[in-house]
Amino acid sequence: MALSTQPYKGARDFYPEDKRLQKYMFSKLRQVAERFGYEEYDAPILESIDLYLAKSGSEIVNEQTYVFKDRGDREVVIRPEMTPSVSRMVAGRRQELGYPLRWYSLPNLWRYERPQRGRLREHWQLNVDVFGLSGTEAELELIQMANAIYKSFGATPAMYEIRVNSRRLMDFALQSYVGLTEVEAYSMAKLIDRMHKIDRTEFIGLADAVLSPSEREAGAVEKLLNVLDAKKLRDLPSVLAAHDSVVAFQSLLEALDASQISNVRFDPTVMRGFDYYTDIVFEVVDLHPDNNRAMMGGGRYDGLVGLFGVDPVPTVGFGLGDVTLQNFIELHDLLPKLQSETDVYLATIGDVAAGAQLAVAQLREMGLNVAVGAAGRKLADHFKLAEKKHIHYVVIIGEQELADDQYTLKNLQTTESDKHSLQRIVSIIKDYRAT
RNA sequence: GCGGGCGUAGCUCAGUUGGUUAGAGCGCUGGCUUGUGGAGCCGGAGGUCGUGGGUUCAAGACCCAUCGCUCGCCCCA
Repeated sequence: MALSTQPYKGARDFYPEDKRLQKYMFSKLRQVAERFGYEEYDAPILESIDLYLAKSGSEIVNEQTYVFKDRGDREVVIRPEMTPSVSRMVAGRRQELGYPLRWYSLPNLWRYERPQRGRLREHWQLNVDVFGLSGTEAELELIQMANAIYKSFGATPAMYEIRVNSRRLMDFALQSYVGLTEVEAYSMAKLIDRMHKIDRTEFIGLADAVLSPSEREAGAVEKLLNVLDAKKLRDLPSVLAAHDSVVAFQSLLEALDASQISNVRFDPTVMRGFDYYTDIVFEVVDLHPDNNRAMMGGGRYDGLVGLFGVDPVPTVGFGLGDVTLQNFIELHDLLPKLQSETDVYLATIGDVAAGAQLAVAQLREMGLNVAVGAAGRKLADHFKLAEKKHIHYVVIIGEQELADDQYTLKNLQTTESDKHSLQRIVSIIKDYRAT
């Protein structure tokens, strides 16, 4: 049996054309994050298992993470998310970092589960956090950034929607208004999280099953639906509308509106899976019918840094995965033609290898990326190969060029070719690069 | 972990109620064409039909198992 050429299940090989797309996406993500004043950091891909056990219950560690023992018998996890690592880093220098702290990272993450559309075992994620801001200016900034990211890929507001909710408001709604116990509220939150996947009668049946008989009699289901059907904060029952979380929430929505972000809305069914969120949560949903899903999500988690035994730091963060982003870009036809990193493909004619060396070296010294074609090929073959590699220009060097010190530059797209000095060639190509 | 769908050339796929030596398009490659390609024409390479077993005179096709891919469920980072 021959060795398999397939990559490990749920992981991807990045052939140059794939890597080019990834580099394109990552450079946009970095560009936007840095435009908002965020600094890039990184952390190891391996972490001690304790980091995850402390945070969010053991289920995630046991079932959906890569866990193994190292040679020193330590239990090690391949990071399934970045939030615990960045919280650890911030806690480690709690005193000396200047707040607000604006950090981003592009970690690769692993989860052990069956791959499916939009969810692989290895993926990359833009992870953005702002530490040290307790007001909603933090949420505002991150939602603005998320919006700027999709815009930077050429998306229009009709292609996606930003949905915002408050965990704190929902906890109050479920416990004080609907009348659930804390345990019931937890189950109900999980149920609400998958509400859009099931139909309404099924949801009502499942919701009903969470309730005790007395709660049922007290009309808990109707109250629940009153909350979940609200399209605006002011649609909420008046007891809830008066809750103190609503004031800040309302001002956040108004600020977003003032930022000309039109496709944002309050959605009481947005819960997010993680337990560590403490107030505002948000996600960006792809509105394309073939990919109707959350593409990124985040929210406020004020309690995590404090788990490391230092004073807590209020934090808002989000994660944006590369797989769903790529689906989004492709599905909405936002993918640009990506050129090679190589500026020039060099074609030699005749036995000029020795003489061409100097010219190539000069082109490189002047800043061009030059790939040298194999000697002895026909020009036509050089052209085809360069085009296949998405290289825009071919420089031809033969006896004539060397004699005149004027070199033929061919633009593969326009098919034009002319003779120029090396300096001129460099400036033409640099102009092209800049476009 | 659970369920559905699909595995035939590098890719996309065809292959009749089971019947001789398994096909097409694209791609790759050689030539027409040794200083300007993309078209056209003529050639060529490339397949243990995912793997193993079974039924049959005969299996790419039918049955079982297994592996892989994929879509969904669970879970959601």
